[in-house]
Amino acid sequence: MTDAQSPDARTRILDAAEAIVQARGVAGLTLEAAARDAGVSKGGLLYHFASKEALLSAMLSRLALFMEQQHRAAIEAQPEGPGRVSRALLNWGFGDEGCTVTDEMHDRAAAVFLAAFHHDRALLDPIREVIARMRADMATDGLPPGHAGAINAAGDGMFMARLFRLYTPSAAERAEMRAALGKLLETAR
Amino acid sequence: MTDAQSPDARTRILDAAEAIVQARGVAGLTLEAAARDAGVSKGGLLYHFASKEALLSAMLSRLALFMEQQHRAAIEAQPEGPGRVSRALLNWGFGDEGCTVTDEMHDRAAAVFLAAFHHDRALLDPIREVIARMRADMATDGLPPGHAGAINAAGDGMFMARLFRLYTPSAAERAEMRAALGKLLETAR
DNA sequence: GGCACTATACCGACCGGACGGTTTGTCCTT
DNA sequence: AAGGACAAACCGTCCGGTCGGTATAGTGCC
Repeated sequence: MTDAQSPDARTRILDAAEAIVQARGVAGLTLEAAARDAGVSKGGLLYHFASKEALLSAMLSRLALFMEQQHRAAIEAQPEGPGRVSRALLNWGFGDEGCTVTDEMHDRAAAVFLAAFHHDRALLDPIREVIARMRADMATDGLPPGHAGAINAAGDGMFMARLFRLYTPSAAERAEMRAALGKLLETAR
Repeated sequence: MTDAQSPDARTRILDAAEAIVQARGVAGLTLEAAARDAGVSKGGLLYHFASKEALLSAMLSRLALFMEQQHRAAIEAQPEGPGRVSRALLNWGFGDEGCTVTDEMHDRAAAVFLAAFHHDRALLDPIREVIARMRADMATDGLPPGHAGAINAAGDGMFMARLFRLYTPSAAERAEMRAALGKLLETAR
């Protein structure tokens, strides 16, 4: 019978590594620390992930999958018609209504993201593919070109501001920005 | 008399460190490497910067100063009146006309930025102060609230996309985004 | 059922290299 | 001769990765 610490070791290691990277930053993520927090020895970790790079790569793949799911869900939450993707992006970036992505999830994602980039820029490739698909969606959104891109860029900017804690807009400010960008959606007529 | 390698050692070290961080990433920035590239021994480097943190801190201060100057210049390049700051931000983020910030400078800044953040999040404080001042400007721009913020966020998003090489919009796409955001400026009437 | 053998999952001591920082020495200028 | 501006050897630590070992669970065979 399997003991109480529920998920399989692989998942536990991935979770622990994410938590570490979020709490203590990239430099805090050592194989030993991740192994310990996952309730596994360093050897055990290296059995599942042959190298640190393999671990980071797996973390990234998981993140990419999650991002894509979120993106799809955000689109499907919007009514069909022109601007559907743009509206989803607006919610994604300035999210409140019907957007399930919490700040904590953003932070987690950001941390994984940074850790991977720090180790090897190429590790971001899975994310880049997801983004490429998202941008392909944007191109066929039915709004004048550039509208979806601008909204997307603004969302990215908010993400970066939080990632690096550059500034922390109040809820009111976020709503104002959202409203301003919302005007771009009406152009669809 | 000073020899041919012109600027003083401090500046040379700072320049070398920036170049390394840009070319080989955060992990490539070691004291030895920076010293070597600056034409100085490791001991020499540590004579000027007592620790790696001191080096990074100096790099960040220089960057913050530069950013602030660029920002001021971008504003002063715009005619007075409502939306002046927003127009400057639009140029800053999607720059072409009259904007002296090249991609190479962006990359350099981004690299320094990342390196500092990696070592210690608090090292970004000088930048955060500059940003706070920029945001104070934005608040008094005379446009409806949120407009400048949205434009600023979009510029940040472009910066991040380039920083992590998430995607590379064509010049045409950039122009489209710029045009879309430009519509927000007209609201000032 | 009992035995040999193998695969899976994991442990933990150890190694080697890298890197930040220290110390001591040395030259050149004033 | 004194001190500023370095140089160079050295130290201690930390960390990724290796490696030999172990416990457990099958699996084929008699």
